Amino acid sequence: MGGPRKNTNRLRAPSASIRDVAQRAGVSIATVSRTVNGISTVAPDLAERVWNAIREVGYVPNTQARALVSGRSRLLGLVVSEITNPFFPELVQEFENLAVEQGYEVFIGSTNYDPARTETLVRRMLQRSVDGVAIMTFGIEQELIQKLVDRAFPMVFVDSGPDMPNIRVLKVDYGEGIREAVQHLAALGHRKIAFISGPLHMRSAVARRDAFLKSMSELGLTVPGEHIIEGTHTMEGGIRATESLLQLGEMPTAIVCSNDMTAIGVLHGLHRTTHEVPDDVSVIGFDDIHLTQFVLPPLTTVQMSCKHLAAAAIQALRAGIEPDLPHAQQTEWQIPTRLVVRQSTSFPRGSLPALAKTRLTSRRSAAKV
Amino acid sequence: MGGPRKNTNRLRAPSASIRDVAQRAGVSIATVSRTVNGISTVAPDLAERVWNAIREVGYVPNTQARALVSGRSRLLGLVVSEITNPFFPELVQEFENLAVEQGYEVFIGSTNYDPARTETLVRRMLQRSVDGVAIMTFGIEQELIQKLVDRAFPMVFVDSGPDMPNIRVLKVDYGEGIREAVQHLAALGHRKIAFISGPLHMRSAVARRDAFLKSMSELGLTVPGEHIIEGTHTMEGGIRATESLLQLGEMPTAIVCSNDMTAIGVLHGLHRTTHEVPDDVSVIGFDDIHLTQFVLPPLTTVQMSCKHLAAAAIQALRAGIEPDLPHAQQTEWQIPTRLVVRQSTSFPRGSLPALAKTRLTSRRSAAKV
DNA sequence: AATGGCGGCGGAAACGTTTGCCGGTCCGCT
DNA sequence: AGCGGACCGGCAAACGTTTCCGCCGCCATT
Repeated sequence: MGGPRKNTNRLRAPSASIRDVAQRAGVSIATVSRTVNGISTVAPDLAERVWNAIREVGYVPNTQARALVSGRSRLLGLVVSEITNPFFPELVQEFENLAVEQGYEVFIGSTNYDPARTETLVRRMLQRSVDGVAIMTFGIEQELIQKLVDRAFPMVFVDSGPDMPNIRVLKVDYGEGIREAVQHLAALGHRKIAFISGPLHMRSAVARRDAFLKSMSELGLTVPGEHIIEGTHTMEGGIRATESLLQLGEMPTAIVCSNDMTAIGVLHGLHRTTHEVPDDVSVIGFDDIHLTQFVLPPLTTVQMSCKHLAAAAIQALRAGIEPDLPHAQQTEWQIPTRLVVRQSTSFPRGSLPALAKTRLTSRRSAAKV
Repeated sequence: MGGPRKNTNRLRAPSASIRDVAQRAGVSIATVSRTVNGISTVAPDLAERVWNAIREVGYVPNTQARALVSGRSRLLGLVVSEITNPFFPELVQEFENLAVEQGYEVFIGSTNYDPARTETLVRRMLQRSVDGVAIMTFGIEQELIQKLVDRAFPMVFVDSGPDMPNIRVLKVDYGEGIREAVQHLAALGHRKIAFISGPLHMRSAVARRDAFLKSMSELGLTVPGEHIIEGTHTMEGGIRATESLLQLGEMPTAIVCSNDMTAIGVLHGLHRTTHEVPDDVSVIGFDDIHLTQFVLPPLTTVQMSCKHLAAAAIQALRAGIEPDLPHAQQTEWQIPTRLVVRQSTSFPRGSLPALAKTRLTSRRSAAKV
C-alpha cells in the first residue's frame, strides 16, 4: 500500500494548513474552520486559542480549497471594452475598491471589441468560476450573452440586457446630463449647436443622440441634418467630423460630442485650423474621463459617475449571488449624469457682453489683450 | 453512516465533472485527466473517445480543483501604483495579452501609494496563491518585499529589488533615451536646458535626473542648480515647477521632465502665462503615455516600451516558476528607452534659421503667419 | 514456447477546506 | 435524583482534480 504520500512535486513548500493550526491549538480542524468563518457556536476561550495558533503558525486559508468545497469563489468578473480607454481605469478602480471592501476579488478582462477575444475571456471567467460578471462594454454581442444566461449566471449589463431572470441592468440616464449641457449652451446664447454621435450601431450612442435632439426641441431649437454627424467615439472620428463641419456654409457655434475622446478630437481639429476654443467655438464632451482635465482648454463635459456605476454594479451582482440581500429582487438601477463646466464653453463669438468678457473668456485670450 | 451527500447548499447546479466524462467515454478519470493535459501515453482512439465525451457533456475543467492538487494556480500577480495613471493601463494590457497567450491569468491590484493597501493587496494575492508577482510600482516599500521573499516567492521588480534568490529585476536603461532627448535639443541649438525631476525618494527619479546631468556634461553643457527642480511626477508639480522657472532671471529655452504628467503640467503652466510651445520653450516628457498624443501640442517624449516591459516581466516570472525554461537562470533584463519626436520641441526662439522656420515650427504658428 | 520488458490504463491517495451529523457535557426543570 | 434539551466540538464525507503505483497484455528476444 505504501504510507501517505506527502508533497511530492510541489512547487514550493506548502504554508501552514488548517491541520497545523488545529494541532497547535489542541482542537479539531472543524473548530478552526468555524472560528475563521466567524460561526458563533465556538466558545470564546477556544476561539482565542485558535486565533493565537493561527498567528503563531502564520496560517492563511487556502482560497482554492475553500472555493472547491463551498462552490463559491468570491470572485467577480469585470468585462470592459478596452482598458486603455481612459474611462475604464477609473471604473475599474472604483469597482475594485468596493469589491474588496465587501470581501470579493475582481477578475478583469478587456474585449478590445474582438468577439473571439470576448469568447475566450468569458470562458476563462467561467473556468475560474467567478460568482458573477459585470459587462461594462456599452454594447455587447448577443451570442455571448446567451452563453452566460444558459448557466443562470448572475450578470449585470449597462443600458440594456436580455430580458431574463438573473439579469440585472444599470440604466444610465443620458437625458439628464445632456439636457443640462444643451441648456448651459443655450443660456450662453448659442443657437446653432452641432452634435457628433458615436457609432450608431451602439445603443448607448443612439440614446445619447436622441437625448440631444430631445433637449434641443424642448428649447424650440432646430437642428439641421448636416449638424448631426456620426463619429466613431475616437479622437480621429472627432477630427474628421470637425473637418466636415468646417466645410459647411453655416458653422455651428457650439459642438456637443457623444464622448470625451471625440471632443478631444474636435479640439485638435479646431486647433489645426486656428479656431480658438472657447472663443470661436464651444465644445462639450461626455464621460468626464480623467484626461478632460489635462487637455487645453480643460473640457466642459457630462459626467457619468464612476462611483455610482461601480457601486450599482456590485450591488446588483451581489443581489444575484446572495439571495437574501435587501436588493435581491431589484432588477434595474438608475445611474444619474450631470454637467461639469470647465473652460471649453463660453459665449458665442460676437454676442459677447462687454462686461462679461473680461471675466468669462479663457485666460489665454484675456491675457493677450 | 449515511449515503453519499450530494450538492447540498451549492449556489448553482454543478457543471459536468471529469467523472461524467469518464463514464460517458467508458474510461477511468485518470485517462480523462491525461487526455486533457495532453500526456502522450494515451492511445489515439481512446483520446478521440474522451474528446468526444468532453464535447458531449460540455466538460470544463475546474480550475480550483486543479490548483488545489497541483499547487500551481497559473495566476500571475501584477501590482501597479495606480491604475488611473495613464501609463499603467497600457502596461496592464500588454501584460494581460502575453500572460493569456502563455496560459496564465492576471490578478491586478493597485497600491495607490498606500502601504496599508499594499499590505492587504499582497495578502490577497497570497491567498489566491498566485504563482508569482510583478511589482511594477517604480518604488516599493522594503518590508513588503521581505514578507514576500520569506516565502521564496518568484518576483520581478523594476529598476532594483533586494539582492536575493528568486528575485528578478528589470533594469530600465534611462540613460539611453534621455541622452537622445538632450542631444535632440542640443542639435536644435538649445544650450540652457532645465530638468524637472520626480520625487527624489524614488530611485527611478534619481536615476533619470542623473542620466540627464550626465548627458549634459557629455556635451560640455553646464546646468545651474536652479535649473534642476524637484517635482512630484504629477501635473500640479509640473505647473509649480514651471512657475518657479519663470521667476528666474535666465529662463531655460527647453525643459526636460522626469515623466509625462509633469511635462503636461509644464504645458499648462506655460499656456497660462501665454508662452508658446515649442516656439518659446521646448518641452520633453518621459514615459510616452497614451495621453501625450492628445495634448496640444503633441508631446515629444522618451518612450519606455510597455511591450518590452511586459514581455520581460512575464519571461522573468516564468523563469522563477518553471525551473526548466531557457531563461531560468537569468536574473536581469534590460529595458531600452528611446526618444519619440512629436511637436513640443523646436529651435530656441531667435536662433531659428529662416529657411527651416516654415518647415519645422508648429503648424499653429505657421498658419498664423 | 517461455520469459522479460514495456506501453498503456485504472485504482486510489492526496490537496485543504466546509459542513452534516452525532455524541458528550452541563444546566435547569420536574 | 433523573431526565430533557441546548450547546458545542469532533469525526468524516465530499468538492474535482493530478499523479503514483501496480496490473495487464502484447511484442520481441532467447
